[in-house]
Amino acid sequence: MPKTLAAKSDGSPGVVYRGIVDGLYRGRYVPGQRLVEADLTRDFEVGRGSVREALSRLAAEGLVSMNLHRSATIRSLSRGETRDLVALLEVLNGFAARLAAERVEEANNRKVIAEAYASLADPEVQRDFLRFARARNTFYKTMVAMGANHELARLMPRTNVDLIRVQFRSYATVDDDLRMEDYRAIYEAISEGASRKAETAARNHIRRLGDAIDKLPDAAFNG
Amino acid sequence: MPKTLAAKSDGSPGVVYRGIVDGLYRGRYVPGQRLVEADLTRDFEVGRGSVREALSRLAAEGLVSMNLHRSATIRSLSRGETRDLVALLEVLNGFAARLAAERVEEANNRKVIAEAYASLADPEVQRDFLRFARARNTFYKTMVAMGANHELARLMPRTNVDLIRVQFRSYATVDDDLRMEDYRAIYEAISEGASRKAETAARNHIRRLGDAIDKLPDAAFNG
DNA sequence: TCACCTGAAATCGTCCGACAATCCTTGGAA
DNA sequence: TTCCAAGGATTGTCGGACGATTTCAGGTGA
Repeated sequence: MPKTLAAKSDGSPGVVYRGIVDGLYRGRYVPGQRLVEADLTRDFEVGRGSVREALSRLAAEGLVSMNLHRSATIRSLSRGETRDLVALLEVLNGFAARLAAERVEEANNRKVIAEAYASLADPEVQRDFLRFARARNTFYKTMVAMGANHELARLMPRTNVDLIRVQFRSYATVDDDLRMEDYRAIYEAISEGASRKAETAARNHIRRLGDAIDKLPDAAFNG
Repeated sequence: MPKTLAAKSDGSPGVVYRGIVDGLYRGRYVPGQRLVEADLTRDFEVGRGSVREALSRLAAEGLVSMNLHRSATIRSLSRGETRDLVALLEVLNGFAARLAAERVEEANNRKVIAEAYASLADPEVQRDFLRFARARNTFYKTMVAMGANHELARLMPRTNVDLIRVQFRSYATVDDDLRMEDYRAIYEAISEGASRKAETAARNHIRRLGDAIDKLPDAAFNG
């Protein structure tokens, strides 16, 4: 990498990008927090240009909002935005689950999704927020990858799933058992190759999540 | 703006961004073409940083692809990518049409969509590729805006609709009359507030578009 | 002639420093 | 207390610089 050694794979902007997303999950950054370019430059030891690029990438994905001439801030969802997002995710996840089910026979898809589900269902994993978040990400990512729709795969990270997960993490949004039940239904439908069933299972899960979020107090939202 | 006057509204990167998208529609840039940063810096008379930011924004939306240490190029869709994209658009547009129909009674939505459709249906407009493209964009944008789902509105521009429209413009993808028939069906369903009907109409339209594209010769694609 | 190697050109990734534009806070004046 | 102006903080943009990487044209040897 330029400037006498730097990042591992993605370059300096990637370091900042991943650092911020990771910091979000770890609670170092919280919704609403300001992200001053100069501070990030110091913290990550990269040029301001790289910080800037990382921020605009994050802004493109909706994770931070950049207001003209004002610091970027970690975005925090209002009730309405959350509802919108959940409605959209219902459609997209349903689509992804359907595609995955249609292609479960190809390659070693069945095995891969089984593994992803297994780690998600591991009680050991479920006890640790961070590990569980990772496992869930892997599960969804696997599902999308199985569908083999590159445009969907390109678009999915540009939704604000991460924000939902972080913003409401302190609330027990959905009863754990019920949630695992949902995942099981999705997984089994995919594994059976039942595309229609997989789609409804995925949609139901998201809808249930939305219902739970609707019941949260105003304090969980911004505006 | 900094540096003694510059752009109108969005700043220098915005100028480059819009310049390239516009150039795409005008045929100045064609799929596969290389976009050298130094050239753009000269053409648009902005700093390389701004060019860079515009390019990465375009890359995030999938309009250009940035290869490491090689010039960015206008992306051109392969057959598979096009199929993926169409399948995704079918879902998203169906969703958008459904939302729009559900909210046709609010504010002056009915009037707005009627106007957008009127300009789309104007034979005068249909004769000019550029004007028609603009009218169609307005129609879709209006539909999405009516739906009032901000997350969908945020995500839609990040699909590659523009690429499809540009890449296959020289082919009469769908018979004009048939195409207008589709738009009419979508518009009427929305206007009636028939959400289910609007969704299927929109999905059918996109599916028909996909079928037509499937029949195009390999020369229309890349790879 | 052709495969292979080498070196220069082209281009990108990144950093740095600078300065205007704008926002925000603070302190004083009415 | 309310209003306003000065100054600090922060962003938006530019230009220059240099290493890293890819690409391509020649040159060399079989």
